Amino acid sequence: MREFSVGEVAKRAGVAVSALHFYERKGLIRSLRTAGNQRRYAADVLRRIAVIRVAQRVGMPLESVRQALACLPDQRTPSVEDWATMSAAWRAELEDRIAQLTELKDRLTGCIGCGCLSLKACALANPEDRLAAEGAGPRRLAPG
Amino acid sequence: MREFSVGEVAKRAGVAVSALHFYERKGLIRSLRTAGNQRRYAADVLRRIAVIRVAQRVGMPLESVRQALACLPDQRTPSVEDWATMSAAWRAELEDRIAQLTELKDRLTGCIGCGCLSLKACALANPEDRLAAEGAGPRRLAPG
DNA sequence: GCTTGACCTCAACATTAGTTTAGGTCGCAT
DNA sequence: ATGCGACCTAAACTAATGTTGAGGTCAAGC
Repeated sequence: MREFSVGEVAKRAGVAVSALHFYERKGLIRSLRTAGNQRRYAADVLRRIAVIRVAQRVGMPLESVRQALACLPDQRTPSVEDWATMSAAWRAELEDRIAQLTELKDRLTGCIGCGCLSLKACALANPEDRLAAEGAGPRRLAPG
Repeated sequence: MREFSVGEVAKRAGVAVSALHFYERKGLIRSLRTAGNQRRYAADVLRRIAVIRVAQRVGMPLESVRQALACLPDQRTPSVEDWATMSAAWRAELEDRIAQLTELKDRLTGCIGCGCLSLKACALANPEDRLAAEGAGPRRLAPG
């Protein structure tokens, strides 16, 4: 089974070399080193990066991805079942996110009808749901 | 019609005073000043903030929100129709975003079936859609 | 065996979305 | 009129997600 250099992985996965370095620093991917200290990746790194990219599109923070990927076997190359398990979890996450957005849309549609967006009456502005108590720091699309 | 102080607005809208200062610096909201240089807000600021909060939940960057809000009348308090127009635009944005996520989920579900996530075959890893060419910088849930 | 492109590390910078802190002012109630 | 909480500005800090640059090494082709 071949090993890939950073450049090859970057090209195949469509990410910058600097991003690969970054992911490695953050513990999302691993590499072996040649005698000359250059990175060599096993083939499974491509799948890991695919997962990372999907997660990004869904708005998940890298730390969550790291934790998810940490569940995959570290020594042996992950099997089809390993990936399927992870994928199922992602699908659940996606469905949850879609449900949230849909609810939001429905509320907004209702608001158009009533012409509100008033803080007192409008459910949109006062969502009693899980998002009410977000932590400090930059608020991005909430992780779960 | 009453005017509100920062503290009042912060409390009613559920955001920090520092966030109001920040939004003002970024041109998302405006304020008048008292003789003693303290901020006073018209009632419509609450709606503007509601819009901002909705946008955040949808993962839109503040700059987009600023542009959207810039379309609202600056002098007169926005009418019901003004808000309705904006709301309709947001709903479209939401629907678009939901469609993207749904497509993603469907692809992922397909991937579970085939056990792939392979870079060559899997549509998930090689989305030929608009998201392919994202700019540099931190990649969050893409703004449209 | 030398040159050139790919690679290495470490540090600094960029961007978004704010919060925190420092040092000072306003205004309301007593 | 004084004291305390709410307010002001400006600048620095945080956090996530990388990119860019400097200064130096590796390896492969000519």
